Amino acid sequence: MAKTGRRPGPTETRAHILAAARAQFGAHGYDGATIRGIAGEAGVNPSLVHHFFGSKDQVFAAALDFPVDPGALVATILAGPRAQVGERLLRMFLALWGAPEPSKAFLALIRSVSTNEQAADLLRQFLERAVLGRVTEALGVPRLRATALAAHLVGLAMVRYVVRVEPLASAPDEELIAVVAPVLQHYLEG
Amino acid sequence: MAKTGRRPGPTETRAHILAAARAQFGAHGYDGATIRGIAGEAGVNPSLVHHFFGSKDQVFAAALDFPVDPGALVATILAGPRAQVGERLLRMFLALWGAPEPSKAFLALIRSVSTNEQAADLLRQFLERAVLGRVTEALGVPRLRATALAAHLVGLAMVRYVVRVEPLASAPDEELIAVVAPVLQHYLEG
DNA sequence: GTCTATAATCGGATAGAC
DNA sequence: GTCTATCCGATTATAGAC
Repeated sequence: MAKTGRRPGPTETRAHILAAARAQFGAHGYDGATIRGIAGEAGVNPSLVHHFFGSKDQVFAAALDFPVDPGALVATILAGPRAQVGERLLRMFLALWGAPEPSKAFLALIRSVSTNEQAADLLRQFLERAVLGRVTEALGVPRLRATALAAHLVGLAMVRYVVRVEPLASAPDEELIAVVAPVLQHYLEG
Repeated sequence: MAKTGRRPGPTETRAHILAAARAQFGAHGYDGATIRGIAGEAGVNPSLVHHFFGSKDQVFAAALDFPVDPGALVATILAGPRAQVGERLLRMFLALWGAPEPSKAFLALIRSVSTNEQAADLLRQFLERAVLGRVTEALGVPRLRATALAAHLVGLAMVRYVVRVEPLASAPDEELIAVVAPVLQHYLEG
């Protein structure tokens, strides 16, 4: 029984590169990460990265195309008593940052936002459309309050996951929820 | 009347370079800013930057040694009715970001935090000692709540001054205070 | 004190053999 | 599909003339 036809193919390699890219962009940001570094972590030749994605920009875009459906998230957040929307929103946020794949993409995004215009646009759009637009529309929250709420979440990400300031960095989810959820709820009740 | 002796000297040049450094680090972050760019903006030769400061790291450190006395800030925040500490804290924050020199230093810091360990340490220390330490000590606020409050301020800086998401980016100070100050106050009242 | 010139690296991207 | 070799631009940093 001889094997014929094409062998397993490159599908695997591409995925390796993508995973390595997420890790590198997450660790060093857009500017800090290098094609060589990504290739090194993936165990392949730097040229292959170009071969599969074309340019550094495109690798970045592919790495950020996170495995998350904003629509589903919002649906989950909105499903349930209105008095606990803040808590569900925060739980969702913490769950995303706790999951391996999305957290790497988010980390890459937030690490790159400061110096990369492309990343800043992405975050702006993500906040505007995926989160603020829908939630404010559904709940009738004034735009400014919603943006302030988003700012708090961004700050939480920065302090807890990027700069890692204690005790916020190692606080258990539940403790954090007890402290922060009421504040988010307050913003939603304008 | 012939001019004799040494001319005005380098004092001025050094200050020019420092101002240019603050602007460049603020605009592009640590990694994005270049010695050449700083020298260009200051109207001097790149070598001079090395001459005065030694290395890029040291220029960065000098640029971040902001013209602000944390002790005085805290004193101002604590002076007055306890029920308005949140508001005074926020006013101070907005005033600092509104002033030209400190705002450039802060921008440089926050733009560099994501990718530069030195900057991350600096922010951590600044939050810990200059702000959290003193305020929590003086008011008896639990550490976790204080850190959450700091996170909110960091997020505000990111969204309002770095990524510039509307309507938060262009909202007048007073509107912002009306929305956000009560939240800060809530954190302070455990 | 200020400049020119240049050394030493490093990173992204491409060409082309296998 | 995967590799080697290489080009090209940009950057930090230094040596040394004036």
